[in-house]
Amino acid sequence: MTFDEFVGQLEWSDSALVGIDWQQIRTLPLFAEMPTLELEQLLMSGSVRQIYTGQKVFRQGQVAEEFFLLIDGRLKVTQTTAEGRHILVRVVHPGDLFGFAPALQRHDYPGTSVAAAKSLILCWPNAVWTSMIETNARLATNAMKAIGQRLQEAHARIREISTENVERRLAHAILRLAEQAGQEDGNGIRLDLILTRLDLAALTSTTQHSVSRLLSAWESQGIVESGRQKLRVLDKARLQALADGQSWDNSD
Amino acid sequence: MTFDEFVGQLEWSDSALVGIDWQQIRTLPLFAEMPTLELEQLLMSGSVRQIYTGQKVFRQGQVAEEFFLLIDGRLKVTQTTAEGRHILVRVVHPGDLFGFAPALQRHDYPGTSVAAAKSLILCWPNAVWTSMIETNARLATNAMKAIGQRLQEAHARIREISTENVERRLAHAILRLAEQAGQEDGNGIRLDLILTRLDLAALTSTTQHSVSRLLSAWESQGIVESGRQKLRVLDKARLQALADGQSWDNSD
DNA sequence: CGGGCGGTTGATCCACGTCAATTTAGGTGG
DNA sequence: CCACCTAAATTGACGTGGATCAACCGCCCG
Repeated sequence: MTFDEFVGQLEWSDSALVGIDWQQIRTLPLFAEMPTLELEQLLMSGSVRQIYTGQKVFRQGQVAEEFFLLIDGRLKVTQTTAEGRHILVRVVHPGDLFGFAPALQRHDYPGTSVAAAKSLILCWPNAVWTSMIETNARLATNAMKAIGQRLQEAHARIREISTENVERRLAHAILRLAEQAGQEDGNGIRLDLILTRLDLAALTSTTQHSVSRLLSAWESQGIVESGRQKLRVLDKARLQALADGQSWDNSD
Repeated sequence: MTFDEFVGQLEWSDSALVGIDWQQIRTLPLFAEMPTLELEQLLMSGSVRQIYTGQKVFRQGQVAEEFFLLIDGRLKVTQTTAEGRHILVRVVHPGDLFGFAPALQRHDYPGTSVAAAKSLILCWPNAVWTSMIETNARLATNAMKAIGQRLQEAHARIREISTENVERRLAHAILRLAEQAGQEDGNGIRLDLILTRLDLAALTSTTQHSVSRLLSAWESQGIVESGRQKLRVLDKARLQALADGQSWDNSD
């Protein structure tokens, strides 16, 4: 069976797969410069799964038997400490690998992943990781770049938590989300994922209360528009100024 | 020229190289399961450099033309923010790769690396990275594991900064250093590297003042012994208890 | 022996976390 | 379609951990 036959077959055999843009997947940075044949075999060897908002893909501590690629939608990866405090490790965007414990030499998942929007994922058994890395140098370097990218993001976050106050951190976090998961629609940028105040707090190392207070203040200044589990950036420039540390007064 | 001839030659041509345990380098996790011939070629293609305490290997922002392997000694990697605040990104231990900007798709070094002990490093031009990764699958996976390891450490740090108070964080940091760079010598564990209060502060996201106060308090309780740029753990169990959050009173 | 960096220690202050009470928005089932 | 229920969000009052400011000490090195 060729890849195209495979795709053709999928489309009528499983409604969840209708609308998957396989061409776009093939152009992901992760798969850059990978021989078409190998890539198609790889994609065919994975299975597609649909995840509804709020549904979990894997849980913290669970034995890791698969790794994943987010095709469409949005996921949150969270961790809970022994004392019961939460942190939001990262937001997963389309095209991102996630839950790749084997690369980290772990046998369990270090966090829990929950869909923050209706999502479509591709899953492979762990064994595929090893073989695919070893048989395909391109993919190995691409995967390494992806992890390297995340390492840099983690360092950036450490830098922010260590040196910036809550307002700046929150502004930074929201700007980043707007960049990565924002949908421009005439009236500002809508964040295309479900995020509670608690999530934002867990992302910026603060409390839901501080987040709430700041968002309220910003809303009254017309910088953002925030409702229950939703958020819209109205004045990106002002937000950027806050992120840069210019906590100006409202006399323009 | 064979590897052994190469090593033999080095030993009389450069006094800095005397005493390098090449056998030990060959058994590094990074080089695990790598064909001997390729590994020897790789080692031969790098150059050895000796770094004195306080000396810098590279500076933040400098164009990255080489990547490095720490053979012996200890390095600190620091970052300075635009506002002039410092963070200590990590401590480099023997066997660690560092300054590998190419893997992160950067053309400059994101931080500055300074020797915190007399150190010996191996350097390669960046081009070697690409070729060595692509021709040697083993090395690629090993390197990825190493980076994955660091990603997990970064996440652990984020978790600590976000959820633990200064005392616990500092206890954790010192315990980790004792584990990685500690030298047991009859009377506690001596940390084999130069670390100022400011360094410890930059490592735990606090101020030199808080670090100083805590160390003073701990010293009076016989948990540590701290002097100018040096540190010794006397009571690891107590320190561990502090790290675990048991802030007991001194009635034993 | 003097200058400077690293360290200590006290006094003060405030950004934020904590605690507590209330409101609001969805979702759900009758 | 409304009434109810629960989770999310808001808002105020309060307390405090730890940052900041300031003064001083003392070990090293030149």
